[in-house]
Amino acid sequence: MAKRDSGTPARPRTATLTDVARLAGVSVATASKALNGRDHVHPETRRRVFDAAEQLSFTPNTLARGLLAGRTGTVGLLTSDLEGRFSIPILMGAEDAFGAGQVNVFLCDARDDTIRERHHVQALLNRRVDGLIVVGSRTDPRPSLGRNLPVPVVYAYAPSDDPEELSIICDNVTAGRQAIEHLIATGRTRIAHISGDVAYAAARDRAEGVRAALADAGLSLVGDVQYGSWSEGWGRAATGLLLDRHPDIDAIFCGSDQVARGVMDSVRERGRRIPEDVAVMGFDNWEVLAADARPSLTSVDMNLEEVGRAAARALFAALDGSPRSGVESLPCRLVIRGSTVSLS
Amino acid sequence: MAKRDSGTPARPRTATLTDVARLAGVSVATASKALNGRDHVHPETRRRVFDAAEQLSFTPNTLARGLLAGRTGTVGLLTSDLEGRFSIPILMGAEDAFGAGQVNVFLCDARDDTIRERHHVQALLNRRVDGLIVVGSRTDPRPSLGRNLPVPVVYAYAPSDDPEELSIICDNVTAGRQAIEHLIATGRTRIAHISGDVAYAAARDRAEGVRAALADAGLSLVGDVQYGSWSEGWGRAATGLLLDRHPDIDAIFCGSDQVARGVMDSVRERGRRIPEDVAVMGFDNWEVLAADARPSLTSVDMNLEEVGRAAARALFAALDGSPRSGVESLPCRLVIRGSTVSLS
DNA sequence: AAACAGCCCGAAAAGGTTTTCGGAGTCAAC
DNA sequence: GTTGACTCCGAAAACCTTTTCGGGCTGTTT
Repeated sequence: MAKRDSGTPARPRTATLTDVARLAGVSVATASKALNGRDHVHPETRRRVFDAAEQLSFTPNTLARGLLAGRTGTVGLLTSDLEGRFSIPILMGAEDAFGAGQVNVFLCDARDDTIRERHHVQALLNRRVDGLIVVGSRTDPRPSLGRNLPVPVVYAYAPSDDPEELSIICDNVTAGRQAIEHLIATGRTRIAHISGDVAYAAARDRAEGVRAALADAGLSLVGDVQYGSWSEGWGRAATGLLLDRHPDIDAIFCGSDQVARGVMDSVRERGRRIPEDVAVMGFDNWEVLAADARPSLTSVDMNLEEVGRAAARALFAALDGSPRSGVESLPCRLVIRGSTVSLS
Repeated sequence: MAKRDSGTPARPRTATLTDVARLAGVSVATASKALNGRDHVHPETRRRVFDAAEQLSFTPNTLARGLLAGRTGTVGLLTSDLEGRFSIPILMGAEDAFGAGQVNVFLCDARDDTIRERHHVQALLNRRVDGLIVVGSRTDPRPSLGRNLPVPVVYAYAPSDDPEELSIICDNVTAGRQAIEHLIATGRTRIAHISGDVAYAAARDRAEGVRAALADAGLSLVGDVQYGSWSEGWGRAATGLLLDRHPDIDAIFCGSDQVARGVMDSVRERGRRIPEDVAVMGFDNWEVLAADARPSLTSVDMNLEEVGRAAARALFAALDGSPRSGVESLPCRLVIRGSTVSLS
């Protein structure tokens, strides 16, 4: 692969304000004022400056501007687990909310490693980010970055363990309640709950909502909460055990869509129809799994994009001098498909 | 939620080099030289400066440094489709390769919108990024950003339509070949191919490799390539048609793991055993789908993280004055599981 | 004619760092 | 005592933009 003899095309040096000023025949001060719409610039002069800027395709150096203003218009987005599918929508929501303004986002993945995280935080602070959003991989509280940072911080999805800081999370307890209320509304009374790893706060929180909703309706869970892993295989296994012991089950609420897919397979193999005999509900509303299931899977959507947007807005508010604190939880949303109600 | 009466804790002003110099009793010039390991600084002086820096927990302002050096140590990562699952691993690989150095990554999602993309590119250039990585959502060539940008650009996953630019992509043709060679190696001869949307270059490229490998082995495809959509539903539907017409099929290579899941369901429902009667192969090696299938699904992994890393390295090379050009394709990798060979 | 108001524009400083260049100081040699 | 070599340090410029402040100019009023 020889070097191209045409050579590297000379990269155009980007024009500076000085160049514009020279071309327009004014001082840099005037050029700056003209371009930024400041007062006391003659319309004719302003036009000349704009023409010059256009001609040189000038755009201001954000670094220099940030150095002077003390604000850079950048924020750091610190994730602990990028490949996990929860971070992404949050990240999209945040990027979206910022992108609408003039803010750009530094992305850092700490890989759930504290050392790496500290390293990244330091790097971000050196770059003088205006604020930080910390996205967790689980809903369990996570260690705070510390309260003495020079910029505001918002925690998303996973709350900080310091209650004086601001955290935006999903309301998993109410989500469990919503799911059960939906099942009850469709006439189910013998309801079981197959969840994931009990070590996850998300699993325990949802179970709490489940029990509360059942109690309110004068019902109780069929069997205990089946904790296991967040996998299809667990869903299949747990369903077998559960249906053997409680053949009269008419609804199963699952801790994730993966679990639900396993549950559906197992239910169908035992000759029960979904949703006529047994209703099945998932959690996460993971489109590829839920939409293409047979029948399509009713699920709970955590509105993660909204969590990201809310975190971004909260950071804006803090930057504007109205910091909030405490844990703010956002509601989840039911997505009803064919696995709980016959769609005809 | 009343404002806390403790008030916002005064954010510590970050120390500057001037502060360090003053505390150490030297000039800023000396302080800079001492901290950066330059020559001609007395060891004792250097120690004093380091002590002062430590005491003030000084870290240099990267903005100021970048303004001066002309290099900011930042790159822009432009994705067109963040929620699609292909961008993420690439992004992780790139972030990883950069993170090892001192480079930070600006993330921008253009949402497959040209206007938005131009906007983001401009914003990134204003921030004086040192380079750009453009990650596509499909393997089809995409419009170039233009060759007259002031910084080097590397395209990843989706190549640029300008062959003079550098693109790092996956070798989908060879991937199709690899898949078929594996099936043949396990003794299959009646092989079908159920793929996704024919509008995707990925689907057509893989089919090309499939045909080439079969031809080399003196075989030919059973039925035509079944193009459809990248969904489970299509996998189920296509399998039905195919098995009706060609009952002697002993292997099905699928265009994606989703399609493969549908295919597996359908094959099993027709009473055929996997892999004894029919081998099934997927594509993408999407863990959640492949690892938890019954049996676990043999698939092709596009090594997307490696694509990201390679793109990052290529950008480094370009920054160091050794730009490359043309399309460089990286090999895919077979991940063999239970759907093609009995694991006992 | 002098003073004054009002409008534009330019010089300069600021922001934090790095680098260049010259100067101050020490010591040895002639 | 003067020169020279050498070591260490500081002043200043550079990067690019924004903002403040003062000055020049025109036209009007006393």
